[in-house]
Amino acid sequence: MSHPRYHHGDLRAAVLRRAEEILRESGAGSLSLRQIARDVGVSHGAPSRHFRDKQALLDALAVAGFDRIEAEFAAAVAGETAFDARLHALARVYLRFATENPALLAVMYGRKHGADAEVGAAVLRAFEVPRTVIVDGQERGEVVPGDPRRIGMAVIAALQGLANLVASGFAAGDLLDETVGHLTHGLRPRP
Amino acid sequence: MSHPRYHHGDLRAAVLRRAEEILRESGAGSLSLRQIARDVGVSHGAPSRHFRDKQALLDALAVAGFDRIEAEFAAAVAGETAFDARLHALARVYLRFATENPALLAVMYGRKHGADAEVGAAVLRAFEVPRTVIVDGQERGEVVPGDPRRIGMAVIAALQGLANLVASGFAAGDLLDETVGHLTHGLRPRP
DNA sequence: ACCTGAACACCGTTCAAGT
DNA sequence: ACCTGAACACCGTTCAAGT
Repeated sequence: MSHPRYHHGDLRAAVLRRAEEILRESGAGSLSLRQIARDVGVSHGAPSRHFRDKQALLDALAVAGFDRIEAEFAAAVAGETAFDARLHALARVYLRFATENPALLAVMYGRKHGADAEVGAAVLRAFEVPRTVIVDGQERGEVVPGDPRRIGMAVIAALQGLANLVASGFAAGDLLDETVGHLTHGLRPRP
Repeated sequence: MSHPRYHHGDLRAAVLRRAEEILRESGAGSLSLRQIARDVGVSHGAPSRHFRDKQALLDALAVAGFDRIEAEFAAAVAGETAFDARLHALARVYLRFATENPALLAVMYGRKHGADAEVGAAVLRAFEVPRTVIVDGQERGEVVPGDPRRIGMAVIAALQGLANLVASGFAAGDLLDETVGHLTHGLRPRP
């Protein structure tokens, strides 16, 4: 709790860092601008120089979250070439992120798309990775034909839903393989 | 805004009703016990007789939400017999609910499972419908074999994810058919 | 440019007191 | 049993004033 002063210009970064900590440790309900200011050793009005209001802070947290997912997606995909392996890698990354940052995930999806341009752009960057995985898979003949962006949305939806259920505790993480399997092979029996 | 008095025992129901309205019209950020009390024409301390604290109100809203989903699930399934038709019906119902009540959905999945026994029970009741749909589908040879509860979770995950993306505006509702199709037939090309 | 500190209008929660 | 109203410790936001 012994924080140094922040009179040297990195208050914005310090606020974001502390906000993420609070989100991870205590949830969105405990996120207060005044508490963050206190923790960071600054007056309660100071953060408003860097974040117009609380929503602007939440938006910045969402952007950081999507950017982190994009980076982890990219790293996970780089290690594999086969579509199935890549899909599994994406799923693992997303599920881990959701499990470790359930409150941040809620912040990321809690805002209506288009409300903030920076968030929208970060979402598109993150979703671009699954899209290219689909495209590559189609070129290898391992994925059905169709608009890769739309197929990518179906993939994201399945991952997002699984992550949500696991983060809420309604499902266990060991459902990952099964869900990915059902998505890859379908629910209908092969003739 | 001219509300009658609520000295006759239905304050609990009146608070719940008004809370759902606010959730639908203004989102979770505008949900305040004091505002509800004002709208309902009662002193700000009165709701605490029926809801220990704000979380208890959110839990009650979640229970009501899951119960409504269960009823709509049951009605949707009753009209169809083939697995594909039933799956589509479930998806339509869930997506409509999510689109019309995005803030309520966030409340319903915002709480850790097991934190409130009544919410947990309501979740199980709602998820029971997809489970029986899977069981029936397996008996008809229209669904791959496997633990119906686990397959049901994969289905719920896909619906939940799609609903989430649509509610946030990241995807459009016309992805429904495609997502259900990918789940039914799989992403891998049929040989 | 960046931060402080007072001010304002809100919260949730508690609790004695009323009916 | 059910509700009122004051009290307390918090919020987010704004804004003159300081450095």
